[in-house]
Amino acid sequence: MDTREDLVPGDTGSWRHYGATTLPKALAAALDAFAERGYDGTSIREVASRAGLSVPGLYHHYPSKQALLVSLTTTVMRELLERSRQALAEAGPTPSEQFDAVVESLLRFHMFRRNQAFVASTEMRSMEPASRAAFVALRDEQQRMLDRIVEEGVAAGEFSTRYPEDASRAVTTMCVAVASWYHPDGPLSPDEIVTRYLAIARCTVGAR
Amino acid sequence: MDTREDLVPGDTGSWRHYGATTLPKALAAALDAFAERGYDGTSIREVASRAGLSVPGLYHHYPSKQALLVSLTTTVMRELLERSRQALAEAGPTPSEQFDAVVESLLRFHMFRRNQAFVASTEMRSMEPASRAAFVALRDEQQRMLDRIVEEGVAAGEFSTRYPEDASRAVTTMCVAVASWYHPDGPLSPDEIVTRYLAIARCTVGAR
Amino acid sequence: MDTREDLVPGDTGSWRHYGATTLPKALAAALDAFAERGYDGTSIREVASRAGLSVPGLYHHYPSKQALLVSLTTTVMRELLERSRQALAEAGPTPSEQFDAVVESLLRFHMFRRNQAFVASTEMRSMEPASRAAFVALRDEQQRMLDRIVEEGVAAGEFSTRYPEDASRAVTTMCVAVASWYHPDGPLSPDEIVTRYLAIARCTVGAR
Amino acid sequence: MDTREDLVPGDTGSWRHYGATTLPKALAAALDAFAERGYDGTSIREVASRAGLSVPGLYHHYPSKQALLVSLTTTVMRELLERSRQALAEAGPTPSEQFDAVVESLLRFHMFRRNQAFVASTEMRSMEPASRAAFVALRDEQQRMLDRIVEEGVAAGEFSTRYPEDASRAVTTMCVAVASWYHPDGPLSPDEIVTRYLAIARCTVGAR
DNA sequence: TATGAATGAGACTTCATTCAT
DNA sequence: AATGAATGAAGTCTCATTCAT
Repeated sequence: MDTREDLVPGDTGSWRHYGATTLPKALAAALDAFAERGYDGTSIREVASRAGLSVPGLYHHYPSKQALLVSLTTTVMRELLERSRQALAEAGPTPSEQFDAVVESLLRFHMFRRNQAFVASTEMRSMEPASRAAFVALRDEQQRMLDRIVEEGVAAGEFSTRYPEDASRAVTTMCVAVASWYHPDGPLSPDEIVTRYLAIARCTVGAR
Repeated sequence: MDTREDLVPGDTGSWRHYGATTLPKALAAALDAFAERGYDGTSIREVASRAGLSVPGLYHHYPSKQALLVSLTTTVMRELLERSRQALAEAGPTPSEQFDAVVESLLRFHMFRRNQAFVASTEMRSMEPASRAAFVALRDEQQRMLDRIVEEGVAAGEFSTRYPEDASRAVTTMCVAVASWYHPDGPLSPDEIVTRYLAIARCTVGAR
Repeated sequence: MDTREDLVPGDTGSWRHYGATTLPKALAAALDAFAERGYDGTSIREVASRAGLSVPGLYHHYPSKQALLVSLTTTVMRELLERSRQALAEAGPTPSEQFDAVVESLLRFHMFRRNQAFVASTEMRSMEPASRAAFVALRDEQQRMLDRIVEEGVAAGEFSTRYPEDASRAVTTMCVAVASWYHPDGPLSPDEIVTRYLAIARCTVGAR
Repeated sequence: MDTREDLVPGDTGSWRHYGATTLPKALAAALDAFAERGYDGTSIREVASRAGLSVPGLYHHYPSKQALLVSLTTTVMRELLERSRQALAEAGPTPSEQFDAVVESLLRFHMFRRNQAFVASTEMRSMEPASRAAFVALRDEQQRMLDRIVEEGVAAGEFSTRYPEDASRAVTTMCVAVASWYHPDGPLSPDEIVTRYLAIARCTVGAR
């Protein structure tokens, strides 16, 4: 059920590293389908067929369509948070360094986990209340992590924005949006995208 | 088919003014439903019921569910473009002034037409190829309008961003995202949001 | 409501003459549609549209879809019977002469009223019981007219068939079937078809 | 897909033998319903109910209403052709013997497969183009088989008709029509009907 | 573990028909 | 005499889900 390589706490920089996702084939099939056609636009038969399973075969692994969505989306915010925390933990003490670390983490995640991230944010409304609440809570926590850094950066005179909370949200927004257009075969490498967006994000909060 | 008050070309500032939307009730019902539950998640019964019509009554006015979506989404980008063009036309000659005008236009539009804008961007994948292509073309044109301004701003030394195209997209992204959280009853007035996001957007491109 | 030129009793040979059908446009539209797609396969909208009427406009003239069918089919057998009777009345006294007259009448009718004849026989099952019964009664009467002639021909030694009733039905069948393939633009003229089928029909009952 | 007992090539006279049809119950239900009310007049619910299935249960076996029709009609002409070919193969060398064989085959088929034959010819217009074309091709082949025999019979001086092609079609027509009135509980046994119609058909082509 | 068969509910859409205007 | 608008019922088909095997 756990879909990612474990992040070893002591392993410096491991938050930057993304192996090939190793989702169980049923989840991988659901992910692709949901990303392409949306939750409501995807039938359980479509998922089963993409997974090379019969419909009851699929139900043997997951009790419902909703369970597939939940399985796909609950992990994803947890992983993002964990990676961001690790990035933060390894960053230097200044808000600028911390800002860079968390933004880079956001960016990489939305490139390497773009489908999961995209489906999770798109299909929030299709989640049952409990799962949605859990998801929202994690997402807010992630947002607050960046908010706090921006706030501290302003307090420390490192960032000059007059609207720290809005700027922080704007930064998150632009990082999240990467998931909706980034493609591994595109013209820009992940590293290049990180370079550019980091520069832009710093401007957004008025760094330096 | 035209759902908004006409923008009078000579009427200075009319791009800033948004009257109450006067969508036909069937379209209004579809819009609300699509915004809440998505295109695939909305049944034609739901739309009819919200519109106070029987199902065949709804079909009397619109020949298909897809037609409702198309009706809703084709107008919306056209209106945004028209307003942005008007804002640009009325703006002063400097890239900074033009940037402010177009960004403000984007912001206001995504607040006052938030549902239409939201549905259009969310349900692109549910549109039939022809409608989707038309929509994408208009959206790209809108994006290029801002791209050009940012580029000129950089050339003129008014903007300092090293990545004009990416910064321009980031600005659009943050403006568009307003549609997904803004609510008239929220704590911030549209004017206040314009003030804040304009400041942030200027920073993003490294204005002044 | 009466759809054919009147057959003047004293007008010799008028049973052979078919003017252009002068059905009211609604009936003409229904006839074409029923012939092409069948009664159940035709919608009232299709009929109205072919007739150049609005749907309520059509209902103003005919109270129901069934009424269109009834209007189309009740007249048709009546006309056939009338023409056959006239042909018979004008024929000479021998069974052979009478057989020829009635068969020719059947043939011409199924060429010049082919759509009506086709729809009437095809859509019997779509008629309400009363209309169907009336139609069947007339059809049986038409059949018995030929049966009697064949029987008399056999009694008179003019026909040699051992199965007069079956042969009579076979002759009717082949004449009726003409409606399903004859076309005015086809290679054979009505007169030529009459010549050929009359010869064949005579053989079928073993004439001479 | 094959719905009849196999015709064993070497089994003399097997073209005369018709066991009880063993259509899958869904097809049998569709056949009865189509025969009674026509394709367009039959709802899928009606078929399912006659078959003792729920509607989705029916769709589990056949993907569409059209598929039911196609399944019913494609086999039928193939079987007729096969039986006619076998009858022809077993017949003596003279056109008269061959004529008798093929006509008897036509007659028996339209008695023992009367519903299939009836539906196939009645619902040609309801078939999708591809299936219709296939059906027409087979039907034409069957017709040409008889045409050739009649032609040869005329050439050999065994038949005296002056219009071989038309007479051949007339014979086919009367045989096909048997399907629309024959009923196992009727007064005439199949053998008796064969006797009578064979005599009549011979007359029609002017045999001997 | 996997599957063919099944189903109640509901999807979109069209039907014949009516009625106020 | 004609029409725009409306509707209850029914059309074909697909949904997520279950169960015997």
